[in-house]
Amino acid sequence: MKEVSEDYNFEEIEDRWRDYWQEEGTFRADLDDTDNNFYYLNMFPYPSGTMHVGHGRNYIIGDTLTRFMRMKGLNVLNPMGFDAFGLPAENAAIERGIQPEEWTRENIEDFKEQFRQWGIEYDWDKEVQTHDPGYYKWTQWLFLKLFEEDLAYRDESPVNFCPHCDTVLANEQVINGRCERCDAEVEEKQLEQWFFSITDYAQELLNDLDDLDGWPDHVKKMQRDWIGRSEGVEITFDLADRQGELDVFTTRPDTLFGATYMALAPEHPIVDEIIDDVEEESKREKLSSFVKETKRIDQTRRAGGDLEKEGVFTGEYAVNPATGEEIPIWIANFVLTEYGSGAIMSVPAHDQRDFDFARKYDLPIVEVVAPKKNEPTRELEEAYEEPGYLVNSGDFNGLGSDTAYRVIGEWLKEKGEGKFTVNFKLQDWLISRQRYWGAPIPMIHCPNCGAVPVPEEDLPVELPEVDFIGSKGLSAIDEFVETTCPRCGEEAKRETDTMDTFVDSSWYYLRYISAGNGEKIFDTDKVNDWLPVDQYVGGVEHAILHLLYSRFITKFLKDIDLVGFKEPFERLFTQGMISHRAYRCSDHGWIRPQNVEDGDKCPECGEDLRVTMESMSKSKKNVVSPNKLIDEYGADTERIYTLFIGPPEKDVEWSDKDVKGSHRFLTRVWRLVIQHLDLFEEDHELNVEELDDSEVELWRKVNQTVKEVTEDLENFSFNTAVSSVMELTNEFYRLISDGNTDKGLLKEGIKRLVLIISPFTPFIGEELWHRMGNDYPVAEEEWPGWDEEALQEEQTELAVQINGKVRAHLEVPADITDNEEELRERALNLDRISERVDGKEIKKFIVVPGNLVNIVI
RNA sequence: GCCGGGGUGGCGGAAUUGGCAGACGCAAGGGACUUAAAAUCCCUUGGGGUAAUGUACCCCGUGCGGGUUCAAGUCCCGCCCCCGGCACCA
Repeated sequence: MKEVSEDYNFEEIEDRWRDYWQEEGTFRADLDDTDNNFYYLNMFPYPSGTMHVGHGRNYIIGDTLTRFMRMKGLNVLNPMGFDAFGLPAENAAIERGIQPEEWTRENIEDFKEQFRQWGIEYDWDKEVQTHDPGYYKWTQWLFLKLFEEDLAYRDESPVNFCPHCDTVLANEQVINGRCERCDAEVEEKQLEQWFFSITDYAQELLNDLDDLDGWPDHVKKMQRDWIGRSEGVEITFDLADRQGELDVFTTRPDTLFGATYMALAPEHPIVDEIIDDVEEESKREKLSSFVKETKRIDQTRRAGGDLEKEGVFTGEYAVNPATGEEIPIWIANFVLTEYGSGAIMSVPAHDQRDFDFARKYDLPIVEVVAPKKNEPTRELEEAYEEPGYLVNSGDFNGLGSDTAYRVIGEWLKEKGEGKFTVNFKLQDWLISRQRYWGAPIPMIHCPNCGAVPVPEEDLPVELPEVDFIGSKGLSAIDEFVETTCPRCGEEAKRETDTMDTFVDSSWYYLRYISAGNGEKIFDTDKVNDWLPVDQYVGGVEHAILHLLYSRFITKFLKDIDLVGFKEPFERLFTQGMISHRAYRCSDHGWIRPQNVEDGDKCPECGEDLRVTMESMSKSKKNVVSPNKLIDEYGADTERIYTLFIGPPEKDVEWSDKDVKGSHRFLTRVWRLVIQHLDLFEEDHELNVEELDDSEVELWRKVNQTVKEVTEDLENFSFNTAVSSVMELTNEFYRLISDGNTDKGLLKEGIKRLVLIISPFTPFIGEELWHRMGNDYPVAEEEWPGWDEEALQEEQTELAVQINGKVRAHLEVPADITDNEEELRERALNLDRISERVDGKEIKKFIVVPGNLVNIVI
């Protein structure tokens, strides 16, 4: 052992290797080599501001795993890019009078530098940036393909409009119904906007979830709920006093005889007609003001919380097709326009909402489903929503509600007044944004030809450079708007909406395979070689939209034969967020944790602070900066602490104190290896036969640790993997303190320790690996295996229980741990056991091999 | 309200398929080294008790109350609390 010990100078070490891997090309994937290929993908970031340690989790996980997989011999593709379009860039540009492109470029540089600091290595040859014209050209091309297949269409839809700023607002710019910037009340405006028909794929998107075995159940569940399929019957109600009819969707056709009124959403098309026909002015006034008021509230309902059910009677009646009775038509604030037909039949006896409404406005409640056969309830105190038996339903009385569902459905179908149908909660995807910083929708509006697609050869429709970014997006830029129709050559106007950034990110994983290709969106053969993505990792906040849109686009591409698979992501892992202590003073707002003295008092006023765990964010002033941490402890410490902090799928709390422990551990590893470097200058063979007991023990621990770390990495159990390596390190120290340890064992053991720690802490791994005399990257070394034989123990300690309680321990040779007779004799021979058994009858003797025996008396 | 996930020492968290609860780390206390501090190393640390100054033993203990089992943090039934998603979807 060398007596001289060199300190763990992480700063110098990390600097030495920062560029090494890129220069060596260690993490570049050869796309033509399809043997053993593995596509690992982290969700790409939106490059805004600076990253904090919470952001690091996703990338540290990815870097650790891909370094491990590479050592396991896989040909790993691990690319990175930037989801670079979006509102924050535009806001920053407006504030500072610069181009969004400039702000974005700077942020991307910062992000890349941060990755470098962390030691996170990507194959930058395959980088994509969604705001690059070479990328959004193909986003636009994708739009044209969808348009060709009738999956992109234009329709009217409401937007948030601020009359003061004269501009359209995104949902997140509306705070409590007011404009985020000027505080003016936001209005609803109807605008022609573009949609993708994702609902055409609703059933497929739902069905194929069943095959995604590598996805977490809760994500699949969230997607199922979001798609929200429900089966039912569409029933036609004739209007009593005017032409026309009303269609409603119901999942309970069995309750049709109990439909005592109808309710319309304020947006239902017939509502305006009815109001126009009302002769009495005060009545007309009352109706239209209710409609107007409700529409306004609807927009801000989220903020307002629960809404009291309200409605007005229109004066019109419809005919219940089952009973022939005329039932009143109401307009009600709880009927949704976007679901079903925007009109419902109300069955107050069997739907709590309808019941509440009927009580409030004194509408009739007729029970048609009773819990027991032929036994109507005396008086309903609340809606009975369970199945039961029909009453008050003419010929159908006595049927069970499930049977009645079918029978009444068929009956309506024969009469031509209904049909079985399926409804989805999922809505078509509104992709129009009235913004500058996004991919322009490649359409031209011609007075003669209507909406005409931009010819493919004219793509990309580039964003015009402008000196000042107006708040109205592209529509204010005349040079952009004015064009000619590609079909008839007449003067025409360009579409000025840009695409939702979810469109950009719905296909980027395909583009990595053909980044920079100017001829094609991607090379289909290569994409089919590498995709579906083998492992996708990202935040659970994208569990619904991003993943659903990506699945939709993949299915579309499959249908037009551009890809050969119908799901983009084979396996998915969603990591939890990192939260941190946040302090809040009732007078002075959020306080930086660094400024809080002991006792949790406000540094300004001395009042008690409220302490909570919050996800890291600038506004809460609780972010932990990676750079400060790297200065103080090094990137390896941050990496291993991030992995050690807790199970990666769960939210965890960052603790500055605990970071020290991880750093202490790395120092111990450093010292252990440095002190034994001379072993690597000499020949030492490991000869297991020559080891003494405690050395055999250590050799077993080495093998056990390699096994555990390997298995833990395969299962995303980074926290337990790190603790195994810590245990092994402790074990080394324990043994060498006794001195004179077998040199072959130490050399081999330390080598394996360095290898298995290198994916977690690549800098220290690389440094030690080179100091051990190697001149190629540690990532190119093979991941060590383990020797099953070395794992076997000769002696095992068993617990001896009496009636389930541990009363003694027994040391036995490993080969008799399933020999009941032998174990019984030895166990009963123990003083502590024989005292207790003491002649009592042994009712049972249970052996759990290698673990314990249980004597039941 | 509905649907997920969770509740384990002072703290973060371990615990194959039901098989010795508390691995690993932090914090705390004690000791060694040092002129001193830092760093490092060693020991103790779920609660309570009996016995003791030596290594022992007993009882209780994984949110609460029941149950199944030789054996329950793990399975079943009924509650309570926390976190996340959806939120009038007819």
